[in-house]
Amino acid sequence: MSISLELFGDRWSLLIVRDLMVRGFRTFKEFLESGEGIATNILADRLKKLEASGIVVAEPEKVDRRKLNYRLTEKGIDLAPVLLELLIWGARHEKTAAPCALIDRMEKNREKVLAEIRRRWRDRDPAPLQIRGRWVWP
Amino acid sequence: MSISLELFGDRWSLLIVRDLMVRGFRTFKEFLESGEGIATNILADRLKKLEASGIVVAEPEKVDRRKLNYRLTEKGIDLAPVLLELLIWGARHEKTAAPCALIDRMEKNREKVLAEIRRRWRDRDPAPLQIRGRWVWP
DNA sequence: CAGTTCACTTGCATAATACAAGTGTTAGGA
DNA sequence: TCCTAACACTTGTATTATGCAAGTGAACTG
Repeated sequence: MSISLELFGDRWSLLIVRDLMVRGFRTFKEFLESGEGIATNILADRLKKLEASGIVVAEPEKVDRRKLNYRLTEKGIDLAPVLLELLIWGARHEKTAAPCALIDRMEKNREKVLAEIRRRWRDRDPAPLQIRGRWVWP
Repeated sequence: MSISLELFGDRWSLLIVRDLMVRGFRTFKEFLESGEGIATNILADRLKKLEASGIVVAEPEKVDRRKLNYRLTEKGIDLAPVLLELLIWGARHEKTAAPCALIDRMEKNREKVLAEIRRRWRDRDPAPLQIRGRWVWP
């Protein structure tokens, strides 16, 4: 577990993974403008490290070759349960923007939520994650 | 979730929580000698922050008043699912010391493992976590 | 009462992070 | 073609966090 923490043991790595996983972010610019306020050099560094550890891959976009698309690997999408538990914990114990009713449903439908996250990843569905018509991870 | 990461977004906080949760550590000295190599000032700082955020409480020991016993609060023990998922992820994707067969069983008996962790916490059982007679989180 | 244990602090060197500005490549429009 | 803008970064520098060694004070131990 300490090996894992050397990887995500910082404020940004897991946020980037979350944005890839549930918000459908793919480009450098999207991460930058996510509102969390990460600096450009730190973002570049974290993406590089996530790529080096096989959690993320970068592929240039066909149409606009300025753009790089970042995507989660299978190793990356396997972090979904960790993020889900972290979300549930945060919703229970910290003041959070997430509506409680939604969290309740996510907790009760853990497996369904995880299955939906994996389906979106397999299908490369770019839309942000929704559950019963509501946005998740606000 | 970003609030949570401001809390554990570092290499040490979750390791301390893990040592409290499954290894039965309680004193400053035990954390220091856990083999991970944390510095005294950092350990003191992390314990202070974990206490300030209500994840840990410190109570002086009755018998030997030099000693402080750190214990998880309910908020702290609720991190068990996060740690469990992190352990499972690490075992699957990173070379780890944990035997695969044990991890398999933990994955299949998720709820039982979590129930056992909570029972140990309620009963203040000081022994390291065991599952079917084997040590967990090696 | 001397020595040891325990839980820290303090001082200082090094590393990580934040902020601002700049660079190179690609795209789109006149 | 030339000009401007978008994109994905670098680079430089200030600030903050971390790591290491040594030290402190209170409490126990012989």
